[in-house]
Amino acid sequence: MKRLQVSSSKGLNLTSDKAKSALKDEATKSNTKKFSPFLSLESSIKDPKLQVFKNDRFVCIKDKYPKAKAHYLLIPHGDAFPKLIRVADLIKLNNCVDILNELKSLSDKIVEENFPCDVKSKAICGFHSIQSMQPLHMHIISKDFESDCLKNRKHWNSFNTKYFIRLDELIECLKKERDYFENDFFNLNNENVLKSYLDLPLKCNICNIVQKNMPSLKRHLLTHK
DNA sequence: GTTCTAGAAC
DNA sequence: GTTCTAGAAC
Repeated sequence: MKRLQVSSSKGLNLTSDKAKSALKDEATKSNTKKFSPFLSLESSIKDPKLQVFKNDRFVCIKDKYPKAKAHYLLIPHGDAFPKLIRVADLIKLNNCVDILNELKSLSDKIVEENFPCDVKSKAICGFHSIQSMQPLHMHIISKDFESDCLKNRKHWNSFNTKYFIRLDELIECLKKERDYFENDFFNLNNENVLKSYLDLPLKCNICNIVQKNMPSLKRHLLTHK
């Protein structure tokens, strides 16, 4: 047995770069298993300075790095839900449309009670199609995108391309599609497509004119005030 | 998710 | 020389 193992590892050493890269891939996989690729929102959720609403099913917090004048996160929370990380986790639940409708009515309340008057009518709600942080959270953000925390192309495109899955569109889609994953309307199963949205040109969300870089986009946005 | 910074772009 | 981006580290 021992001799067999020795000879097999010797075999690997002698083989091509392919084998080495396969080994490397295995190492990467096991690291991914050990360390969650998602950062945690838990400390923000518990932070009383950030929390604006809580009941037994949902919690709402101010985004720690707001990308607009108003920016909140609404999070399914508590024993009523299994562990939700990705949008796909939510879609797989039998009662997902009910949950999304709950998010919708709660978000109206959050906007009414927390958004400054000048942006109350300019709220958009939705999910990033690839999460960086867990648990699953829905963004409630004002369309002005006037914020020092909005710094780069990925920030902008994560809210202003198909990378951002609008709550209303998701609800409509799920009502129509008997099995969402047959058609995968939002490309949730195609990470490469989703990531490519983040590199798109910087198109103004009001007039669609493309700006060459972030500083010029930010200056341009102010002209729509 | 953010911060930092090398080097590309201007 | 300055501005801006993008990738590594966290």
